[in-house]
Amino acid sequence: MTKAANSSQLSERSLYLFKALVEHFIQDGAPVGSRTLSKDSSLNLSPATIRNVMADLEDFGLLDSPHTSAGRVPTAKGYRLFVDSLLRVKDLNSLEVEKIAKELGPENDFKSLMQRTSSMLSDITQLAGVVMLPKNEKSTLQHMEFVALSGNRVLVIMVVNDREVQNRIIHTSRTYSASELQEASNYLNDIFVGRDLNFVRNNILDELEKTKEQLSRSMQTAMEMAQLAFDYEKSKINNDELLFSGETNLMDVAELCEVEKLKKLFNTFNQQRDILHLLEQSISADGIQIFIGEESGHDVLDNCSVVTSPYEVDGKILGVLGVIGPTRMHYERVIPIVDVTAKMLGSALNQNN
Amino acid sequence: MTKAANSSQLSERSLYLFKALVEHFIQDGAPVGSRTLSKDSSLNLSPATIRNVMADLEDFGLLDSPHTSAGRVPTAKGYRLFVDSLLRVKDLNSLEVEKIAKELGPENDFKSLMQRTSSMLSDITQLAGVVMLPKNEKSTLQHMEFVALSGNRVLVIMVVNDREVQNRIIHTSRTYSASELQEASNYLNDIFVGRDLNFVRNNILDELEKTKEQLSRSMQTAMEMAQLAFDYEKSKINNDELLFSGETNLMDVAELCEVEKLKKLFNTFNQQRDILHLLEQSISADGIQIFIGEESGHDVLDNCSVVTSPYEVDGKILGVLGVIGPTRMHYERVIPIVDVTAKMLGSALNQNN
DNA sequence: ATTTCGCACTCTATATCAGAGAGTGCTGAA
DNA sequence: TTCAGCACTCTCTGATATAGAGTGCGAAAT
Repeated sequence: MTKAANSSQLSERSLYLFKALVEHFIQDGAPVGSRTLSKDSSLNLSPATIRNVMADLEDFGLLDSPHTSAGRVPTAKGYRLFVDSLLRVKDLNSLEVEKIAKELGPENDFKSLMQRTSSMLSDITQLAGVVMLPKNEKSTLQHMEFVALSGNRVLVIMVVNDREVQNRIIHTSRTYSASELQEASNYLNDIFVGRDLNFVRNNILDELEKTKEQLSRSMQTAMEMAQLAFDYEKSKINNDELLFSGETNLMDVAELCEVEKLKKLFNTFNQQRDILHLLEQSISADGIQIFIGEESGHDVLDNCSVVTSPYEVDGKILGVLGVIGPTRMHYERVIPIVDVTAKMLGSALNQNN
Repeated sequence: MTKAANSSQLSERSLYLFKALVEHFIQDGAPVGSRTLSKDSSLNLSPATIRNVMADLEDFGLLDSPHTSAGRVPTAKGYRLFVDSLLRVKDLNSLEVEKIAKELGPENDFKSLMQRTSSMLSDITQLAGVVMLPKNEKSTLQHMEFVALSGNRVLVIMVVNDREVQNRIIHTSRTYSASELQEASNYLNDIFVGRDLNFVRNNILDELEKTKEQLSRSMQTAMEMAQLAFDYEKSKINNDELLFSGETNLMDVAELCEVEKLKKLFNTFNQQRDILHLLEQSISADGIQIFIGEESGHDVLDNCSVVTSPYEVDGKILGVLGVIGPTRMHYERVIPIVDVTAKMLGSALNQNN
C-alpha cells in the first residue's frame, strides 16, 4: 500500500525482489517461493513480508502461480518488464568475442557464411539459431553467361548484386554453338548489365519488339535465351529464406519437453512462414528486438522467446538474425551475443565487398 | 517338435503364424498374444497350440517377450526373416505412382530436384526421407569463367559434369580487367576442358612451370586465377551430402517418443556421418537394401529401419536415397515406394541430360 | 505503519496397495 | 498332435495416505 504501489508504480524494493525472483527462476526453472527469496535477496526480509510483495506483483500481472503451493513464476508481462528495465546486460568475455570473430572469419561463399553464423549462434547460446537471408528485392544484374550443355540444354549463369550467383538450365528448341551463345551473352550484357532483374524481365519483350526488324542472328538468340531464363525465374519461388540450426538444443529445455510441443515447434521452423513473419517485424526496428512468449502472436512460441537483430552493410539492413529459446533464457548473455554477431556479420559481409 | 523345427527349419505353419504376428504387430504396435493370433489367423488353432509355436519361434530368436504376460514382439532377426522371405510387396496404386512422378517432374535445378525427392519420400511414407547427393569423385570440367567483382575480387564459375555449377569468390592481389579475365578463361578452357578436376588441380603447377618462359600475359593471369580457385577448392569440405526431410514425422512414432532418443537421432542426422556411412554400404549393392534395427551397427538406430536404394543414370550409380522409420514400418508399402522413387529419380536425371 | 510470527489450509508429488486384465507355461486328457 | 484347464507372473489402473512446499491471513511485535 505504498504510494508507489497504488499508482501502478512499484516500489524500489518490489522491483528488486521481482528482479531477484526472475533471475532465480531463469537459473533453476522451478517456481520460486518466499522462503527461497528471503534467503538470498540480501535485503533481510522475512518470508511473510516477501509474500506480501509477491501478492502485489501478482496483482500487477507480473507474476503467476501455477497452483496454490508452488511459488511464483514470471508472466510474459513480467519478462517484458525484466528485459526492458531491470536487466543489466553482461559484456561478453573476450574468449567469446574471439570465437564469434573466428566463426565469421573469411569465407568466400555467401551462403556458407550465413550457415556458419546460424550454427555459431546456436552453438554459443545452446539454443536454436536462425538467420534470415537477405531479401533481394533489388537484384542488380552484373553478368550473364551461357554455357552449352549436352542435348538441347543451355546453362544460364547470372551474377547478381556483386556477390550472388544464380544458375539454371534451360531447354532450347535447337542446339546452339558456343560462339552463338557467346555473342548472345555479350549482347545481353551490353544492354542489361547494371539493371535491376525486374527491369530486365519486364523489358525483354519490349526489346524484342524494338529490334525485330533489324534482328541479327545473335540478338535473336540472345532474346530467346533470356526469355527462357526469366520464364523459369518467375516460377522459382525462393522458399529457403531462413537458415536454422541447433533445433535439437531445444529438446533439453524442460518447458518444451513434450514431444507434441516439440513437433509443432519444429514444423513451424520447417514451414518458415511464421518465423519469417516474426523476423520481418524486426527488420525495420533498429537493434535488438525481443519477442517474449505470447507476444509473438504464434501459439507454438508460447513458451519461447525470440531475440533478434538486423544485420547491415553500409547502414543498409540486409536481413535479420537471432536466437530462439525458452522464455526462461539467459537474456543477459543471449542479447549481447546476438548483438555482436549481427555487427560482426555485417562487417564480415562488408569485407567481402 | 516337427522334423522341420528340429533342423533349424521352421514348419510351414510356424512361418505362417510368425508372419501373421509380425503383420499384426506392425499394424498395432502392441505385443501380440496367442489369443489374438488364434482369432484372426484363419487356421483354426487354439491359443494353447499357438503358444507352443510361439515358444519355438522365441527359441529361434525370432520373437521376444517384453515380459511374462505381454505377448510377443519380433526381434531384429525376426524382421529380417519377415522382410527377406515372408513379405509380399504391394504394388503401388496408380495414384501414388502419379504423385511420385509429379514430384519428380521437370525441374531444372539439380539440388532442388534432390530436395523435392527427399520431401516427397517423407511425405508419402510419413517417415523421414533422405537423399545422398552424388559423390563427384570424377568431376569433369566443362567450362570456366571469371567475372570481375568490385574490389580485388573475382568470381570463379565452374561448370562440372554437364550439370553442376560451382562458384567461388577469390581475392586477388590486383584488379583485373574484364578482357584479361576473358583471355584467361579462354586459355584455361582450351587446355583443361574435359579433364577431371583433380587432374586440373594437380597439373596447374606443372603447366605453370612448362609455360614459364613463353608466358604471355593472359596465361600468367589464367594460372594465377586457377591456382587461387583451386586452393580454395581444397579447403572446402563438402559437408552437405545428405538431404533429410520429414524428421518430425518420427516424433509420432511411439517407439521413439522419448525426447532423449529423438534428440540423439536428430543429432545423428545433423552430423550426417553415421547415416552417410550406412548409405554408402548401399551404394554397391544393387536394388533395395534394408537395415533393420541393431543391424545397422549404430545404437541410435536401434529401433529404426532404413530402407535404401541406389539411383542411377545410364547404369551408373550416382547416389542413394531412402527412408528412415521405426523397425515397425509398413515394409510392403515403403519398399516399393523407395524402389520406384529411385528409378524415377534416375530417369528424371536422365531426361535432363 | 510495517514487519513478522504462527497457523490453518491447499495443492502436488510420491509411495503403497489392491484388484483387474492379459498372457504365459505346464500338465494331463482327447 | 492338439487343446482345455489352471496356477502363476507381470503390468496397469485407481484409490488412498502422507510428506512437503508454499500460501494467505489475523494477530502480535517493532
